[in-house]
Amino acid sequence: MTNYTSLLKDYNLKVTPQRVAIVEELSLNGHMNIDDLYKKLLAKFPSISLATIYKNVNAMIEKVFLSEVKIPNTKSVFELVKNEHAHLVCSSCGSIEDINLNVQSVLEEASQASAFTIDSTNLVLGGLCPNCKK
Amino acid sequence: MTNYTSLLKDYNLKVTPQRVAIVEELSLNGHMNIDDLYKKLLAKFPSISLATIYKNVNAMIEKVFLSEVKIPNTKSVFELVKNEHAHLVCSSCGSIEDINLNVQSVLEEASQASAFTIDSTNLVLGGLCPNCKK
DNA sequence: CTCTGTGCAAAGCGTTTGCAAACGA
DNA sequence: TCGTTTGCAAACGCTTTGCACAGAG
Repeated sequence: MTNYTSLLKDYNLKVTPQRVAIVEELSLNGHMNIDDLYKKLLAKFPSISLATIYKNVNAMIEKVFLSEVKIPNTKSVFELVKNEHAHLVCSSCGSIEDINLNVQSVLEEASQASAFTIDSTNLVLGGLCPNCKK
Repeated sequence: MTNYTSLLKDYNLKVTPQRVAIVEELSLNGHMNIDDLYKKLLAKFPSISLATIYKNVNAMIEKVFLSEVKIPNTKSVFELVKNEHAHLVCSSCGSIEDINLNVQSVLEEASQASAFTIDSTNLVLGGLCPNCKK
């Protein structure tokens, strides 16, 4: 079992029930947009406000604990920071999947082909998920 | 010299001076956000409105003539649709460069590793451009 | 001539901000 | 206790919409 409390502390974020719930939800669901988070947290905190979600998500992004994934034609989603990876997004149902393709080799190729020093990625691949193909 | 007029016609977009100017600017600059476009067009059409820019950009996206590139921590930029490619974005000065890394192999790898059928990409690599490294 | 595009002003939406009360350490 | 967070309401900024007039085909 993951200890969200100490995880928050590690990132110098004060522990509040709302924050724990955010981390918990993201940990369970992988990717969520602001509204997803809001709806989930409303169940636990009937009077929580959207502003609280925004403030916390932004604070967590600042601590490099969360990251925002920008996706064409949809709202951004947020996820706990982990290894570099790419995202598959279904253009039909909107489902999102992580994929561990060899990002490292892509980065090396890009570094060599350009004069940039690359340190971050936002890799989104769009298409149809297995379910929507049927 | 590129003929922007017939290019617009090819995409079933009525030819207006404003549209020609948008295509021209994008063609010259590669990537521009809405404000960049607005400022440039203001020079040619002192009474152009932001709404016109938005309407045209959206119309062109709908015709798959333009595409929007979503970039972390900044506004989206728009570009004329061309071959699949990745984008390098300087986190210091914001400059954007196209890079023709081997997207095809990435797509194949991703297709095999997942059950998705992939048909579009939004690949953004962040880092420092040669100028900002100094 | 007809239909579409333009420019303006207003409306709409998502996000941020200010503030008093509540809470965490 | 002191500083931070919460929740509410208001403010903000970007994008879209409605409408009358102008322009493209």
